[in-house]
Amino acid sequence: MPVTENALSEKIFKEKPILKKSVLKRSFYERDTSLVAKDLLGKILITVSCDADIQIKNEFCAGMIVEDEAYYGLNDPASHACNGPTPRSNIMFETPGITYVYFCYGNHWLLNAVTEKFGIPGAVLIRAIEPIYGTSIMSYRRSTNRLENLTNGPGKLTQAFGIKRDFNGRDLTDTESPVFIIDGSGFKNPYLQVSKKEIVSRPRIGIKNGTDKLLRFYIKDNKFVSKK
DNA sequence: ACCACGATGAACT
DNA sequence: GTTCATCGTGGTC
Repeated sequence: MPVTENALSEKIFKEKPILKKSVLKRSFYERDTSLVAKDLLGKILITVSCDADIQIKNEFCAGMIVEDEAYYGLNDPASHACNGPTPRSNIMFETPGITYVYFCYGNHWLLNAVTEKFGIPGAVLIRAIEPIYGTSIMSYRRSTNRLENLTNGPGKLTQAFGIKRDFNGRDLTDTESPVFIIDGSGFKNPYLQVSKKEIVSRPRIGIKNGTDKLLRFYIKDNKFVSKK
């Protein structure tokens, strides 16, 4: 199934009222982190580039979230908040619905959505996305034309979507934000309707501790999931 | 001040 | 399957 750079895309960018109606509200994020993680599958992430360089200013990228992981606080040994707040993990205790973007392995920026009530740490790591719009920009940023290789990993998708340090602490519930998430159902995109999301739950990956619980979620059989 | 390591990805064999 | 580049963070001294 080819990517749908189609009428949906035009609506996303030109019909601001629809955008504002479709954007996920703060109450969506102010819940148990695993519930938020499961409900984020099938939702649409949108970024607006603010790259200082080159010709990709004010360009949109959009894609469907197909894989993510839940991270909690004190009782979660894999969480950055497991020892309480630090300069880095402070933001996990903050207002739900904002981003937590951090630098990993010396190369990569990873995108999280902050969850739970203010003061309770929690975040959902966005691990994989299925591109919907902006693939030429994604290809440019990723230095590859292979569609399946653009956004099938947490570090890959941030590179493709232009998410870096300055995307930390941004409001995902604001359509004027450089990054926000909408419920795509309002766009009546047949392609998205086809993906009746069957959610698979597995242990989180890439961590040593905290693999006992099933906190990784992905859409069954979606080819953009980072690893089966 | 020091240092081990990581919510990864790419390039290998 | 393997190795390794890369550097911010946080724990320890």
